[in-house]
Amino acid sequence: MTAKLRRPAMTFTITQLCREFGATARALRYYEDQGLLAPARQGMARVYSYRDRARLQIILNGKRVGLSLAEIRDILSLYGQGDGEVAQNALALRKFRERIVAFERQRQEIDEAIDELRRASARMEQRLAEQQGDRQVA
Amino acid sequence: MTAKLRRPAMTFTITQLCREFGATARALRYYEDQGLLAPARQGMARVYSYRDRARLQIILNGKRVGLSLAEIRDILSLYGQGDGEVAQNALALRKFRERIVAFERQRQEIDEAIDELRRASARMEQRLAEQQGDRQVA
DNA sequence: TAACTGATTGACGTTCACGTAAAGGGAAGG
DNA sequence: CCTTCCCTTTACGTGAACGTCAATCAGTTA
Repeated sequence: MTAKLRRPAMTFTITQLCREFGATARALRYYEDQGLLAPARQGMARVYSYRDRARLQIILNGKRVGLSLAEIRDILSLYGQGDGEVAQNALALRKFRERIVAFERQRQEIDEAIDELRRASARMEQRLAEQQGDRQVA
Repeated sequence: MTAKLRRPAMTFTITQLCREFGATARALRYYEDQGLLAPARQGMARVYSYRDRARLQIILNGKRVGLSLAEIRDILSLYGQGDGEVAQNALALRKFRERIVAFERQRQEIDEAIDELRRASARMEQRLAEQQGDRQVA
């Protein structure tokens, strides 16, 4: 019966979360505008629960690995809705794999660009050497 | 004395260059706005020389390896100004090397993100397996 | 009561490389 | 003369994720 006190029913203000996660208030409000967060209100002020805090954690993790806010929203929309956990995990897994594929392609492109830059640099050095030679001769 | 005819003094219209390089007219005009090109005019119409064509080639190559239009403009501003060739090549070499460093860092970040996604995916699979197990049991 | 602190909303600004109308000029051909 | 075609300019729109005011409100402190 006292199980509801197992966790302190603590809440967070926007600046607390910002400091904790190194984000800005503008960002959190933007996530809310985009439907990724929906904190309670006390009058006008936002009141973030542990649940909101967990969602924010997911958002920031998602961003770090290159997910767009829209993708993160899709995942979060399944967060903690009865048996939605399975669906959420499955969706997250799909998104992760898509991201891996996209990243690998991007990496491939970068590698090609680097190769090309290396070749171009080598040519440049060659020409510079020749041009310097011309100067000496001239 | 006929040396000036060594190359046919041919010129190009904007759509010719677009077709040849697979660009759009809007893009070429934008490069001009940004000071990367300055074709001659015949009345209102732009007339591109071989020189302009060569510049365009440099622009597109630069873009392909990740240079910004501003950086390309810097390089082009030294293009064929008396002994500017040396300076141009030296500048291009610097830009190339900067780009290589930036790309390598970007590649590093991508690798880290991929690693993290792989670990997260593994955890997800694990949990999904457990959740499926729960279902069987229940 | 006034100032200060922390929060809110709304709305425009930013970056980059163009895309996309809208409205028109000018020459060639029928 | 009219159409067709190529070309022009001006100017606003796009996308992502916020930054940056500006004006306002609510509660606490001096």
